[in-house]
Amino acid sequence: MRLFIEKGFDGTTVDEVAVAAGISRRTFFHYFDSKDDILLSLQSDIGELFAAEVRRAPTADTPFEVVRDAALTVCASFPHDDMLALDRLMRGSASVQARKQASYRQQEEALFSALRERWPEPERETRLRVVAMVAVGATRLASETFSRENGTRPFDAILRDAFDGLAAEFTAG
Amino acid sequence: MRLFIEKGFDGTTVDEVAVAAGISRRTFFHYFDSKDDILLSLQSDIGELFAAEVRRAPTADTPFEVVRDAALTVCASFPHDDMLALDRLMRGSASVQARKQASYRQQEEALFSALRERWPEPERETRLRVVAMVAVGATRLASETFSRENGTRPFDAILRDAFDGLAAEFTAG
DNA sequence: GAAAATAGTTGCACTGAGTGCATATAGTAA
DNA sequence: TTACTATATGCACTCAGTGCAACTATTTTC
Repeated sequence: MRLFIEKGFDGTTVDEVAVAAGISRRTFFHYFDSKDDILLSLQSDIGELFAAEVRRAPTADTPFEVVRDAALTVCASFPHDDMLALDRLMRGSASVQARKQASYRQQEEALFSALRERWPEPERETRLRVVAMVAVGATRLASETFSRENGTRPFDAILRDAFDGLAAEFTAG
Repeated sequence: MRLFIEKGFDGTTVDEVAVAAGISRRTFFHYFDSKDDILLSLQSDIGELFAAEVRRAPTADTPFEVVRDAALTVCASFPHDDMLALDRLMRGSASVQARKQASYRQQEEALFSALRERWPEPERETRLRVVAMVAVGATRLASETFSRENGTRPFDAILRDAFDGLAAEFTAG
C-alpha cells in the first residue's frame, strides 16, 4: 500500500512489492493470483457478510426491509477512513476498477441466493433478483457518494438516504 | 471472432488475430487498445444511444417512464442472435467480463447526465441517480435472463418484464 | 534424535500483452 | 516529380503471469 501511494499502482511493479514485503516474486504469486488482487482482496468478502446477515434476519420482514437492514448492519462494521484511501487507489487502475464493478455482480448473486433460501417460490424469482440488484446498487451508490463527498458525511446516513430515496422514487411514481 | 470461437479467447494470441486479419501485430494495437477491446468495442456505444434516446423523450413523462421507454427503443435495434454469441465469448475471459460490468457503470453515468439535463433541480439528484442505476440494472438483468434462457423468449418481452417487476416490487412493498 | 514426509519458498525460463521509437510505405497536395 | 502527411510495420523492451524443478524449513514418525 505504501508503494502504491508513493508511486501509483501502475508505477509499482510486482517485483518491488515482493522485495518490500521480504518475499520472492514467485512467492507473491503463490498468495495473490494477480497484482490487482492486492487491492481487490481487501473488499472481496463483503458479499458473503451481506448474505450471512440476510440469512440471520427476522422472518416477518419483506425482502426489501431485509436487504436494507442487512446492508446497514454490514457497512457499520467497516473502517471508513480506510475505505476512502482504498477507493482512491482503486481509481488508479482501470483493470482494478473493472474488477471492482464485477465484484458487485458477485455480491448481487450471493445476495440473491440468500434471499432465495427464504422465499423459494418460483414466481418470486424475478422480484428477488430485482431486490438483490437494488440493494447492491444502493450500497454502491452510497459508497460513491461517500467518496465524492470525501467522507464529510457518515456512511450510514448516506446509505440510509440511498435506500429511502429508492423507496420514495417508486412509491411516488 | 472465428478464432475466438474455434480456440477460445485466452487460447488465441493477438499475433494470430493480426495474421488472420492480414495486418501486423503493431497495427492491431493501433486500432485496439487491448485484446479485450475486440469484444468490448462491440457493445461500447450502448450508453450513448441510451442517453440520446432519453434526451429525445417527451417532456411530460416521469424519469422512470423516460428511461424505461428509452431502454425498450434502444434494445429493439439490436441483432439478438449476435448478442447471444457475443455474450458466450465474453464469459470466456474474466477481464472482459469485468470490463463489461464496468461499462454498465459508464452507461449509468451517461444516463444520469442525460436525465440531469432535463431535471436540473439539485434536490432531484439522488433520485435521478437511483433511476439511472435501476434502468441500467433492469437492462442488465434482462440481458442475463435472455442469455440464461438461451434466447427462447424475445428480449423485448424480458426487458418489459424486468421494468414491470421493478415497479411492482416498489409500489407493493 | 535421526529419518522421512510434508508444506512453504525460490529461481529459472518461458509466453504473451502492451508500448516507445524509428522507419517504411502508401496516399495526397503542390 | 516533389513535398507532405497519415498509416503500417519492425524491433526491442518492460512487465504480468505460469509451469517446473529444486531447495529449505517444519512436522511427523519410528
